[in-house]
Amino acid sequence: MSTEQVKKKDHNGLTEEEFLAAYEPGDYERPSVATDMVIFTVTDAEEENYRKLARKELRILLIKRGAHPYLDSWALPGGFVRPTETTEEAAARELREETGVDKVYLEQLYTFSEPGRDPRTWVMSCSYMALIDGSRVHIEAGDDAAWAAWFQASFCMVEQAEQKEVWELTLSHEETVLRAVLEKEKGRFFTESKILDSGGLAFDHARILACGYERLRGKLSYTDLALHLMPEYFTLTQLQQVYEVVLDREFPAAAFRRKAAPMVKETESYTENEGHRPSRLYRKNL
Amino acid sequence: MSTEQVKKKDHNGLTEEEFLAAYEPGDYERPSVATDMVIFTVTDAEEENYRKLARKELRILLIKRGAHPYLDSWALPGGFVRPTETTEEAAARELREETGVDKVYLEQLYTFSEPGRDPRTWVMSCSYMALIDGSRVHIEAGDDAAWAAWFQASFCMVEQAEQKEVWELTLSHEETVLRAVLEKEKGRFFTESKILDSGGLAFDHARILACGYERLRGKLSYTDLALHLMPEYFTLTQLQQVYEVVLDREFPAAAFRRKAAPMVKETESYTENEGHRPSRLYRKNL
DNA sequence: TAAATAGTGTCTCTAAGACAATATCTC
DNA sequence: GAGATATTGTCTTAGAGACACTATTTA
Repeated sequence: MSTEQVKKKDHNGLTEEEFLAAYEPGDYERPSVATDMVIFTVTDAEEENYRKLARKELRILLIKRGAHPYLDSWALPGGFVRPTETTEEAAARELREETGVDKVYLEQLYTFSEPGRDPRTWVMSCSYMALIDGSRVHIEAGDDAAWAAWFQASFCMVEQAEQKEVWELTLSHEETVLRAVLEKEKGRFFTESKILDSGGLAFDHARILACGYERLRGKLSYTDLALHLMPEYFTLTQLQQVYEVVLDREFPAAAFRRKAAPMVKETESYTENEGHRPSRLYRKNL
Repeated sequence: MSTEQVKKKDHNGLTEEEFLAAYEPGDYERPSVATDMVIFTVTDAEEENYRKLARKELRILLIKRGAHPYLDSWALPGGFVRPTETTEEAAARELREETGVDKVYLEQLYTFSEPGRDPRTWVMSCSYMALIDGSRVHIEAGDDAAWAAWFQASFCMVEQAEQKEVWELTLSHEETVLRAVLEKEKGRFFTESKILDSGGLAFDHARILACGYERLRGKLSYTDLALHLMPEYFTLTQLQQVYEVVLDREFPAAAFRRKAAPMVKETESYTENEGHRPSRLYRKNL
């Protein structure tokens, strides 16, 4: 505000300075605001069939709740936002606390505000998507997280009618399999989806997950986003595998390489001892 | 939550039901949450040069503030969210109050949460973009809006360095011209931009406007979004003009028609008395 | 008939997908 | 050499832009 503004007087004859000095927050209700995070990473599947390439798996971090509500359910990592930080800073802080990693790609997804989405009280969730490269994945025990685990994720349409689609989100970790089902109006987004079956996920986290998945898939095709899932050095085939596991479809190698060329920098290093022809290593060209 | 969940006891020996019955909202601070809206419409420029086609103008609704802070500055329409509604419902309600229109395209943009963005107290803004077709534009006097006006908008890059861009947002209505300047890191989004000059806009509304403009432009090319700016019946040239005024560039008519074909339905009506060959009217094919 | 826009046909160019051919490592 | 992946070249096809040509109305 300019100094000229500060001198102006309102209908009570107050300048802006006077108004602010006298300002009392009203007694209308305020929501709690939390951040919830969909943290994606891509890891190699175990499989060690001498000479075959490792398959890739898309994984999402979930936390087993140690308190009511949704005691013992799996939930997205998150926490409440403090008055001295932005929602993004809160997300970065939680991410650091929960995974120990820092300086990762973080993008705001959507703010969920359905009254009643938290049975305790009025809580909005400003959700974020984080992308971590598999080599940095180390879980640290969080404060109110009894357990944390990287669930392998898949997300696909299982039914398609005239004006609606039904999607299934499957998350699995060892013996645990969570299967959520969402209904989405045709042409709209998962931000407006309806949870048909939460699959055991806490709160409306199935929607948030779907929203993150949709954003990641949507942006992968026309941005550099996939690079944030890659380690420092990687082969073009590995990059292609990341695209394939996220988008759940295959790409012709020749065309993929042409498209990927501008987003990477060639190095003079090659993979070694792979049981087949070595592959050139590339770096991100961000 | 399943019945099985409800029976589980936490470390205090409480079931979920007991926990919720005893729940007391903590005394940590909560933010106020407002919605602010970037309402776009496209109108004809006055100009009545017998037989020439009307130029199109992109317009955004601004409200002149009648109270501190930012008394007499122009601001986006908006208001506080109530505990019984979603942020989207709040936006729809404000939109109805401010413009009298209902059932318009509404899309959440971004939640701005910079501490200090509102000098009064801790206020987050969950921003929305609304698209209204020009034929529905009628302004009703809002409650705390001294004035409301549709400002003609333009938004363009004025400087481009290695890692940053400077953009200028110009809003004009009759004698009033607001010129905001924003700095954007290369490859990032206007959600993270820095306001170099607010141009007289209240709060961080220049950022919100930039964010809305960016979203509209981004989505226009690969979605049906433009249709929400069109009246019931329109010509393909009018649709093309909407694309051109939003994206600030021209399209070759032949290619545009090929691309637009799948999103419209042909009718048997034509324009009349235009001083040149009549044009077929189309309807939205949503 | 002049002014102006409406609408279409076609050529070129680019980028994506298909597909085949060749290269190069380890066991 | 067999098995496996790496990498490139080229053909085809779809879509965007360029551009020219025709159509149709009103003052």
